Amino acid sequence: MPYLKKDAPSPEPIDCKILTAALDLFVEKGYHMVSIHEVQKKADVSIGSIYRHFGGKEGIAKALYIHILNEVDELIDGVTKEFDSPIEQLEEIIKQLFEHTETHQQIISFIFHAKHTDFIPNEPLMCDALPFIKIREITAKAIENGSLKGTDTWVTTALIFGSAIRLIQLRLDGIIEKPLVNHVDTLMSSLWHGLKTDHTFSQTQEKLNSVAVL
Amino acid sequence: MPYLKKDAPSPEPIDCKILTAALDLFVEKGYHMVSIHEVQKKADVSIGSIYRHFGGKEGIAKALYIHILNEVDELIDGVTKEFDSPIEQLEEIIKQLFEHTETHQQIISFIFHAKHTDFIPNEPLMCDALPFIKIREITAKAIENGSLKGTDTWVTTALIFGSAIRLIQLRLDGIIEKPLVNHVDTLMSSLWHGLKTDHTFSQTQEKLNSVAVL
DNA sequence: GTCTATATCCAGATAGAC
DNA sequence: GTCTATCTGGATATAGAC
Repeated sequence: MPYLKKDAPSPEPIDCKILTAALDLFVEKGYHMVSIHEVQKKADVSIGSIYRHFGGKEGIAKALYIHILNEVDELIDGVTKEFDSPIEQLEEIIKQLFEHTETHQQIISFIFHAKHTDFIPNEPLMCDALPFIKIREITAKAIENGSLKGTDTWVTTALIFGSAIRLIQLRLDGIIEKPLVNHVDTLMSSLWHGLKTDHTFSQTQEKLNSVAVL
Repeated sequence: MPYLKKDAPSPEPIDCKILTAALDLFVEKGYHMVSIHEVQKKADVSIGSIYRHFGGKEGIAKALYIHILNEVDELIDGVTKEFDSPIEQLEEIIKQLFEHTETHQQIISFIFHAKHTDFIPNEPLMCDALPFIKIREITAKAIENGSLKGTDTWVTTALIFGSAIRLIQLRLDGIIEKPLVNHVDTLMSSLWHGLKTDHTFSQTQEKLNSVAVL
């Protein structure tokens, strides 16, 4: 998940400058507290350019939103290619999100700490966007193949990612002081303890050579 | 948790009218998309009155915020009086929040589905408000008396309420179709399965006459 | 395509009568 | 304490030169 394609050959660096500036400002002050002039100033371009490229403030937000969802999508795809079992995939996704919370704060903040419907109406809810559909499909597979309990994919996914996202938010707010990597084991152990089927769970436990639970 | 004190003898019904109208509009359109004139119109009072009582739009939001936090605080107090063990208290708080998601949608939405820092800056984060401090104190007690695993109160509380809040949000968005009461058992069972100490957990299981887990 | 200068609009806030 | 009429600032958006 490169940071706004800065690693890419960037055929159109102007868009990137504007999007980067906007992301910074939106995250810092909130979309509605940022004027288009501020973006213009920070990106060091003219108002005219912004309107030419994005058609206005909402256009910037929309482009940013789509762009960042693409980055997340790439993250998901990377993980699913690297790991085979749905459980491992879910775990790795959370781990990588935790890492990105440290290294790509702005992006994570924009995704998990903003209320998009407040400034991009008429856009489908974020949980209906491609990467999040893919996440639920992974959960569904885990339920199907009998490694996770549960019947409702939405609910099970909410149980897993609700905790993770809340931790991310607390970390972004500076309330959790250490990087979330320090808490990933606690999180995953309680999650799997509560959600894995007994069969799968005891398998994992054996693998870990841990003492039996009961 | 009476709905904006409508049950109370209401010595000053005007404030209530304004706050109720504002709550409706803020939840529906988002704070920044609501003009003070809309509130004025919906509450059927004059601009002057609003400025007299609240000093402006942000004043309304602040008053609403404080008012609603008070309601939540009363909910917490009610629960702690009714139940003795921290575990039961946490469970009951979640149950009541789920019920309120159906019966007091606006209030729950305002608390759990808005980004307050976007419109009430300089206010301490919501998780530092009294009712949420109390919730963490309950968690802390549960850890102390050995019924919950975990060392960090923030993290354990995030694990518990992260999932619950995510479910609430999905319900408010209409994505989860049935009232959350239908999912409360699933939630609590995975949570406690993952977070209760083995000792406490097996005790509960015995009480429930359920078959042994392993 | 990029820029500056300008137009338009409307939200937030105030003044002052009643 | 409540109201209406009014002011003002600033944000979005446009026009038109380069």
